[in-house]
Amino acid sequence: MSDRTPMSSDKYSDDLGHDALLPHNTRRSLPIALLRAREAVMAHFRPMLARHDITEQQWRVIRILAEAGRVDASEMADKAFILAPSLTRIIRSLEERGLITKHKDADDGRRVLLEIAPEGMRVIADVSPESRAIYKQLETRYGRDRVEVLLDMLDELATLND
Amino acid sequence: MSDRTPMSSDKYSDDLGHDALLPHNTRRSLPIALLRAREAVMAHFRPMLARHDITEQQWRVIRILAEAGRVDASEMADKAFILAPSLTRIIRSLEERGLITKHKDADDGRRVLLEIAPEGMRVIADVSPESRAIYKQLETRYGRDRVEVLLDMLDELATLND
DNA sequence: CTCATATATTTAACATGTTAACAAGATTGC
DNA sequence: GCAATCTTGTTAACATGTTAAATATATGAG
Repeated sequence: MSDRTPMSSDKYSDDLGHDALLPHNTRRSLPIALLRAREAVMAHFRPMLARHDITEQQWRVIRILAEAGRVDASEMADKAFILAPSLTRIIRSLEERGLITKHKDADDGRRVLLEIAPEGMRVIADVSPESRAIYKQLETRYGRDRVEVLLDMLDELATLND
Repeated sequence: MSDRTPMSSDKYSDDLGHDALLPHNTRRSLPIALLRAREAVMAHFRPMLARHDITEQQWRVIRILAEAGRVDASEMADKAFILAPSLTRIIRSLEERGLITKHKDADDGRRVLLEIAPEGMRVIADVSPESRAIYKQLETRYGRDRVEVLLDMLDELATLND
């Protein structure tokens, strides 16, 4: 009787596992597995977004503005999971392209309020149906219930430190 | 009686789900969930890697060389999941720092063969025990069995297109 | 053998990630 | 009211991600 869990498969066994000087098997590491999974998912969306001439991050920003209305930069950084310096550049680019507008908060001069512009709404209307269709196809192929389970497991991993 | 799956929680319910013009709820999307989970995991490793003055990608490269011996650039790109242009820059940087060596393949002049240098082995010896310790702690906190389940689910997601 | 094609790597150009430092506007405590 | 401190956003500098194009070498058809 082995000490392996039922889910672990021998084809992934790590021959170097006994040598503490070497790292553990690259093929079964969470960081790379998460990266690969994310890349596989984004591969479905990226060509479509490229046809509409927006990046993944730009899409996240205008999509959140369409969902939530007016939000400040910090809130956007939280929701879109984009670091402040990146967000500064993305906001500049989106504003130059006329997809969003930017105002100073009257109550707090440090804050920058963001709002979607009509041109941005047009992009939302164009991209959203395609995006939903791609996501639904993905859900169907992977299994709708399993997507939910996976989302729960990922959320728990992301909030381990809270 | 609702049509929700048992795993989905009401706090994530999407009020915009009926409007096809709007994207679906940002909080339950796979791309962002994968990003958040990956960031949470890397947050455990990054400070340690920074103390040793290497990036996550540089660590992946020398770690694979320590595991696999001599590999060419394409194989490295596959294993480390790094795009060719990024890999070119990372190789240049690692070679300049003396952590790896680079040779032309005698049989195929296009190929670049990579090998870890003694200085690189020193980094492996320094970083590896710390990396393993961090990973083990993570496994313990999340649950060793659940990590295996998660890895299997992520692998399936990553190979949906094959 | 040679031309066309395919493969491996690099370069270029731009977007984003990452950390540190900075600037400007709020808050707090005295 | 004001100096110390905190918070928000920006800038800087460097590393990586992403796509397209260029370069060099191999391979295959004829």
